[in-house]
Amino acid sequence: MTITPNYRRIVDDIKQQIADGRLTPGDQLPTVAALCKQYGVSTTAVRNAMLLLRDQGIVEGHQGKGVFVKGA
Amino acid sequence: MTITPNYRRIVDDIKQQIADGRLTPGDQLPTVAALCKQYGVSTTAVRNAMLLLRDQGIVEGHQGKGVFVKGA
DNA sequence: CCACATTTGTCCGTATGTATC
DNA sequence: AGATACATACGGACAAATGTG
Repeated sequence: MTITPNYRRIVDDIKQQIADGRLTPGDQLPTVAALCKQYGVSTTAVRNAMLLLRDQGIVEGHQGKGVFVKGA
Repeated sequence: MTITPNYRRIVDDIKQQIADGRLTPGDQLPTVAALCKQYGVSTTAVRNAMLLLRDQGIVEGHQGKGVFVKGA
């Protein structure tokens, strides 16, 4: 069971980008469609990742605008 | 944001059942299919609820067995 | 104010893999 | 070998909010 699901890989990757400073509070993430292509996965995987990241208070999504890194 | 999505209603409801003592650590939750009928929603809503509850460490899912309330 | 495109949020159905019984 | 049940994944649909013209 050492396999890592796609949605968790995305979650971890975005968390890492924030930890590395490649993403800072207020930054906008790529659109869902862009992330699908970037990671080569379906909308569901990206959606699940966003669901967890939002639930953990790491990002904030706004309809019609995008997903943004939540400020501290 | 006065509306509450189905998956969050399920999350809150199960949390409430735990808080009320109607569900105690080790208890098995109804199957996904049963929860779908119980709440009148699709598998996706139930599965999203399980995704969040697992991520929050409230429940534990085991393939072939079921979903169980995690011990404190 | 209205129409339109963009983007996220939610939801539905289904298929496949894997673990348990 | 088969049934049960969760985990992951794919695809598509509609609503709501935003921005632009």
